Amino acid sequence: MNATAPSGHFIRQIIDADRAAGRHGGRVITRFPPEPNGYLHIGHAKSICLNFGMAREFGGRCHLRFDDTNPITEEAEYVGSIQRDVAWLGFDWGEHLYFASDYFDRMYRWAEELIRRGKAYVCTLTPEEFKAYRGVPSRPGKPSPWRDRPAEESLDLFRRMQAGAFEEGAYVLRARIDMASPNLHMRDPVIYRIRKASHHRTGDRWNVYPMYDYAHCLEDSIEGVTHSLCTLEFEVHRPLYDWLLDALELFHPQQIEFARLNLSYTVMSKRKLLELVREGKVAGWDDPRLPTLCGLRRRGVPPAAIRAFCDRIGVTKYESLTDVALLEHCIRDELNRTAPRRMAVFNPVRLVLTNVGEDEVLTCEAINNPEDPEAGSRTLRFGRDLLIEADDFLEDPPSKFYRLGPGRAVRLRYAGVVRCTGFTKDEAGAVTEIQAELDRDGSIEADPATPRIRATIHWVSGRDAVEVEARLYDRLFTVEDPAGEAAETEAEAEADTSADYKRFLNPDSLRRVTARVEPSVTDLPPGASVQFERTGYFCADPEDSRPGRPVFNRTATLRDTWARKATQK
RNA sequence: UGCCCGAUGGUGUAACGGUAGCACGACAGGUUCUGGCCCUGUUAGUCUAGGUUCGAAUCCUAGUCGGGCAACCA
Repeated sequence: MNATAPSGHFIRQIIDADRAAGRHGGRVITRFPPEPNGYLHIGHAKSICLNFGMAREFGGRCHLRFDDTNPITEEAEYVGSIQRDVAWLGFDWGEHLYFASDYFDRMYRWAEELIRRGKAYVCTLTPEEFKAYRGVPSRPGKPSPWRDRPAEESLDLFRRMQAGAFEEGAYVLRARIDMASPNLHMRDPVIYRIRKASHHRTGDRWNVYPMYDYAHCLEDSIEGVTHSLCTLEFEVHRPLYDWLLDALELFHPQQIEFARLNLSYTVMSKRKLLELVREGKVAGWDDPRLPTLCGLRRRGVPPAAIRAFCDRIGVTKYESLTDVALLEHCIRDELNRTAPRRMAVFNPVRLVLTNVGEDEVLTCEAINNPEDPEAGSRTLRFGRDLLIEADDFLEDPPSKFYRLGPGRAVRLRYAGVVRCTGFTKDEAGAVTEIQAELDRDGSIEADPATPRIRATIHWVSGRDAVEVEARLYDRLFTVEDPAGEAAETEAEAEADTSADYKRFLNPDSLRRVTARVEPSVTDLPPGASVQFERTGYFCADPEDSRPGRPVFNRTATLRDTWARKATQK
């Protein structure tokens, strides 16, 4: 191990090497360049963490830049939501908030310069002809008859395109590169097209708009971006990125591609997410079952958990499918440290402490978070009538079941030991009430006749418990790779055109239940996380909670080795 | 079909020509007033075939498999 030994993922290594070589004076400037035409999801979080992370790590900066070059799909509404999500994730772009549309004037002038240099021309081919001339990957394309149009003529046409003299589609501006290139993107790609739509920022000022390939490298260059990180599908665009910057002799950032994130049991494509929302398969973009950042936020996933997750998945050029269990682990890990504990009973059965008086009020101290001494404790009231989880009592328990059963003893969390003395059932055979004695002086626990106490169960006071709504969320799909599986089933080459992934929607992805909670739970503000002991992490829904009446979203269950064992056989 | 990219336990990743390691998961045990957390252990991997080398996950060649590219989207 020496100081120059490579370490970390390949992008960090590249940046390290660049700095060591003194490129850009050791400066690191990155950017996160979303198109404002949809909501951010956890796949974007990977990119955000990478870009902002590299900048922070190397003492540079990261820009937030809206890539708003297509007025017909982009809306101002998304600009706000994207900023909110990036900030929520914990990143700060400072003053460096940019819009591609702010560079339209410069881009336009560079386009004219390209024409003057004989490196671009206005083409009059129809879209159909354009396709035919471009050819297929295995065979070279044919030059457009307009390829050698004099610069003066192209210049004039281009200016009239912008002046609004032509209909959409009548003309395009193309870079003059190589119609025989095996890379289709180099076969005289379109760099400007006519669009008579109103832009969310520039209004009706422009009639021509730059294409991604033309615009993006210029945006990066203008901002002095040193490392332009993007996903793998842009790999074939890189030669064009480089060509344009060289043709205009501009500052030349380096484009580096990495694999996008795929997560099991969900879908990540903008199109599919939109479809689920539009068709009402979920309640909206912020449905807690969605991998959108607003969905995860509403579900109660802490931003720190997402950052930890993004740290652990790594950065490579290999297209993988990350197990959602890793995300869940990061969520539990964070919430275990930070979420206060409370008790809630979801499927109640009455527990009567026969040796406690009708009006007697007992109290006990409950620790708010065993992982965080600072969190302190609270006082719990209880009496003769309690509610416990129906699952915690078995009429005829197997030996490995440590909870309550006839004659058995368990510990009530913080309240003491109880021994079951009897139970009653209804006509249907369901247990309706359990009788037990509270070990008020330690004699029951000391009694050699009492079976060893191995379990602690949670409870709420029958008299004090408050009913709240809880939403139990589970994975949205029943299969690991709904998109892939659907495509395979349909024998579809075009996975993205398949609607069949909806076949794998989990019908039980949301269950609404009523929970009985200890009174202090109603004080939790919207958005607050809590662990209901032995059950899971929940979050007071930011939208539907009312003062004193929180609604809880289940963020994640607790690991439950008993449940796993029980279902195993 | 042409070009480009990739391939390490079930999953995600590390190694940069010199002992294949970490995390998640699964399994077993310990601990515990949460069958949580924590701790210990087990499981299991270099796509194939050649080549270079004292030595290859790593370099080379070929193949296999997977992905990308043929919007006036980004």
